[in-house]
Amino acid sequence: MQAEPSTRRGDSRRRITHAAMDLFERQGYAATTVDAIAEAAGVSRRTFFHHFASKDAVVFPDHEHLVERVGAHLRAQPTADPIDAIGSALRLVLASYLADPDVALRRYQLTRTTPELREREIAWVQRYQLLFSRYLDERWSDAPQGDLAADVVAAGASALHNHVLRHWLKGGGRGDAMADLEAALAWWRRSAVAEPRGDVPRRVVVAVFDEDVDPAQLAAHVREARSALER
Amino acid sequence: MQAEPSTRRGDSRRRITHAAMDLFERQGYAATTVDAIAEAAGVSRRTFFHHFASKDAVVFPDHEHLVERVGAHLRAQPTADPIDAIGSALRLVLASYLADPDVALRRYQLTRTTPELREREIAWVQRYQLLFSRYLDERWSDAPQGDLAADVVAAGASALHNHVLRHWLKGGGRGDAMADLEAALAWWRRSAVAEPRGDVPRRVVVAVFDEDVDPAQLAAHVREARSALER
DNA sequence: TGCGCTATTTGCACTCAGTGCAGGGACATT
DNA sequence: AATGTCCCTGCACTGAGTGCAAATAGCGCA
Repeated sequence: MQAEPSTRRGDSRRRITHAAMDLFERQGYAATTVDAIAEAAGVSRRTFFHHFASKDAVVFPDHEHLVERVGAHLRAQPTADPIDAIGSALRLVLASYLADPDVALRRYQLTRTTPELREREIAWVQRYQLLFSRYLDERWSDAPQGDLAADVVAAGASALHNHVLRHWLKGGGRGDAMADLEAALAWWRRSAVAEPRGDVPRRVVVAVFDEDVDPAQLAAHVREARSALER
Repeated sequence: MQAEPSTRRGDSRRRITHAAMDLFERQGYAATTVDAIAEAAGVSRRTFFHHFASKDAVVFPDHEHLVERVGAHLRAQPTADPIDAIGSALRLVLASYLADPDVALRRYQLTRTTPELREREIAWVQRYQLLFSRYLDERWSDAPQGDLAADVVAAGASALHNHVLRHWLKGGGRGDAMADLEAALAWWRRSAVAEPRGDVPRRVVVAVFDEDVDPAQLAAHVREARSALER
């Protein structure tokens, strides 16, 4: 029973994902059986399981690929500033969502209402987080508490990305998510980021000047001292 | 077929968890059927599903309870310093693991080797993180970027706890995990914590004193200024 | 001791996800 | 036309999870 003989070559996978999303949205995830998906896609039940390992895998068809891309992206930056590298990885992930807003939004509606899918998505998030954590751990391997910092910062990065993404999804895909990400990253760098600093506390700077110091000169000194502090 | 009539009242649940863990460890999770667990526990298959919603739920029998306790713990601290409140919540969670090292270690071995259980555990972690996030969001509701900070800090807190716990578990339950947690929290406060500060940058303090100021008095001034800065 | 009341337990029948195996058909290459 | 290679299919099977109705055990109470 195939409506369209068409190119029955290779597009099974796409047909399955489309049919599945349609049925999930119309009837709900739990109420949709794999048999129903297969029939709607004009494909045998067994073929479904050739393309997807499980019923819920059909909702996240390209996450595996994206995880690999992110991993490669990080591996390509062995010397960059670690936080910058993470930031650019987050841009990569967000961009891949923004590239297909429809899919992202439909998937969001689905995961939002189906606990089972929600869990699956969280598992994916964990995969990204693990990439970040391992990357940072390697970069900070000689810093005191570097392994702890790697975990904490990686988790923060994931949360930051998901916060921006969720905000965008809640807004129905309107708004500039990438700009929001930039703002969030800027905030993060300023106040939330934890490069492992061991036991060095926040510094209090005491500067002593002549009482009648030239204000411009004073400013120059402060500027210089600050740039020295930054490194 | 019951070996021991004993008190067949109410201890079914305990018997099931014990039998399940035994079988999981001996044969592996996937190779153990619910029927086998039920039989080993001297209980019908249907009874298993009366006590546990799914096969994997038997591995995390008391997480639901702990989540509730943590939630109540946070709700009881509506005015404390938010980071302190989170810290004490983490202590609560860790303590509950440390209270039964055997169970914790066996579960760790299991989740470490069974992806399915791993996913389930991650879902639980997410539950705690959500509690933290909601708590912080409420506490920082009027701060700029407070919602973002809540998510990022909550994720960091979770990661911090899991880092300490995992370290302890990897060490076979030896070592003082609670002391490690304190150390990690101390580090966190110093270098990783992000109370939402909006656009306020790191402060550089310029203090001016008479050239011949009494060092003790200078120190007193610095102390005073610092404590003013802290709030 | 016997009588209900309630909560736990059980049996049965059923749906559906997921797997292993063996084969069938389309397509390209030679 | 023969051949090899994918992709797809049918079939039979295991095992998780559910709904329903009945059985049973403990317990308070007369």
